Amino acid sequence: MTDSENDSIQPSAEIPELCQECTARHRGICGALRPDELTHLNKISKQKTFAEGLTLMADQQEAPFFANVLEGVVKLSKTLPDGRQQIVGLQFAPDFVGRPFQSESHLFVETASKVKLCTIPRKGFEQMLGDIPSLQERLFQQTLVELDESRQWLVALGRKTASERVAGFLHMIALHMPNNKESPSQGDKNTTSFDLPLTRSDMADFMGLTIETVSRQLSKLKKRNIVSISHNRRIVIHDMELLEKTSRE
Amino acid sequence: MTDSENDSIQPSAEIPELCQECTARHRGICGALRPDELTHLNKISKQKTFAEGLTLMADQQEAPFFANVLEGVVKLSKTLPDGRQQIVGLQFAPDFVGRPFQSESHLFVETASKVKLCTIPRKGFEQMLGDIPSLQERLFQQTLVELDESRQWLVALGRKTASERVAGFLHMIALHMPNNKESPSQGDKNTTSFDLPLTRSDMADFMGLTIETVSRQLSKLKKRNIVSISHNRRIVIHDMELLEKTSRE
DNA sequence: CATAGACTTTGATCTATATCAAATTTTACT
DNA sequence: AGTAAAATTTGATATAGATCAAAGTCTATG
Repeated sequence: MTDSENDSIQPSAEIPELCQECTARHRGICGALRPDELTHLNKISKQKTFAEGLTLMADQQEAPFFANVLEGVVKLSKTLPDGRQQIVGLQFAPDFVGRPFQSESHLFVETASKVKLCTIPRKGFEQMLGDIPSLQERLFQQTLVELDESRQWLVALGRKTASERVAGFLHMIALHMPNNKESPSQGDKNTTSFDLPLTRSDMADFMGLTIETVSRQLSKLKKRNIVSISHNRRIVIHDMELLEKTSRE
Repeated sequence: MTDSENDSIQPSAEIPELCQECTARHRGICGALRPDELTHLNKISKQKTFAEGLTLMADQQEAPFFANVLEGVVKLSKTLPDGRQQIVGLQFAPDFVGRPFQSESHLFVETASKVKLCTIPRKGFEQMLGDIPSLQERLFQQTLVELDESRQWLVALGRKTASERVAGFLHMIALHMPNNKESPSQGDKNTTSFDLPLTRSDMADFMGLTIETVSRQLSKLKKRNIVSISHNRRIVIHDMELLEKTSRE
């Protein structure tokens, strides 16, 4: 075998065209499928693009589809009767959206940014889930990771200060966004830049803070020269290590 | 079929004796097993009792076993470098303890009270998980419920007041503890009583508060005649509805 | 059953973050 | 480009819950 260095070098005629370059192809649930299974999934699924600020599934409503996130950020949130809101999860490519074994969503699923999804009709997917153990195992594993992440964030909300939460949030986003790592030559220190996919209001709802507190903490990070921000959304992190350290205490 | 009214009326000679009356037999993962599979699980598993305050699995350590909780409460917690602690989950019978597909635990698993477990060696269980799709599906479903619960608690930590958290905590515990529902005749209003399985310190670590704040909130609930407390641990809830309402806002 | 040590409650104060209120920047629309 | 609306930042003040400090309870042990 001489192809071990790169398995994407061979064009797989068996694999649907759309899937060839897909974010979910290897790291997402599709990575658990054989070519014929992938072909079937591809037949019943459909790529769709959604604008920012749309509701994909509403609390207490029948969720119409499952999906893979291909681009952008999806937010999962809960609302209290008096209007207080908490974002309980953020999903990036190639995460899976939707809850198997339960048709009613108990949260709001909304687009935090412009989002591209590969949507899969409920029925067809549940069928596949029952037929293909490796698919179920993959989804199970992704759910375990989501549980880990949720618990990690529980620590932030229960025990971390605003400063730690904001630093941790930026660090987490930096790891998930299309990677603009600057070349180490031009200043090293682990510089990274990206566009924030969330408004200050969403950030506050994720971190259990107010927008004013989020803003003040961002200003502090700017003063400490850890980040630069332009046009509200454009972030340059000058020192990922320091940022990460700030998120730890 | 005339046995639909009660399926526990027939003594199943095929089912291990220990499992006959087990809490995990139907609602826990064992409910997903055929008699022969249950017999096998029974052969490799072992009931053990643990005192309060013991560490079952430590952060970064290889977890030696999986287990079903049969009695008592297990707490899952995370600790920050400076000692701040957050309990990220509580497990009651018949919950499953342990994380498949990952040998190192990334949290502390400790007994919050005296606990009885049905422990299952790592290797043997992973084998079964691979062989029995219905077992994996059951565990997947339980994981989804844990994720729902974790997200629910995220809302409490991010957006609820101390008063709401404490009321919600008591309500949740009431639903999980061996049920001493008082007869409606003797005063109605949904009276319930139970022994708190956690110290004030654990309660604080679960709710993201200090012990003083927990104590003050309990005192307020006493003054409002919603609960009575004796000997620190013995709780009588006089009005479950009001308690639940207090937890919502 | 008396006493020490561990919990828990209560009180006094402090502080991080919320709230209320402008000012400023950014975006979008004519 | 010029302006209105929206989003964000900054400032002043209020407050829920933390922290520090006793004073009570409870439990366990001799």
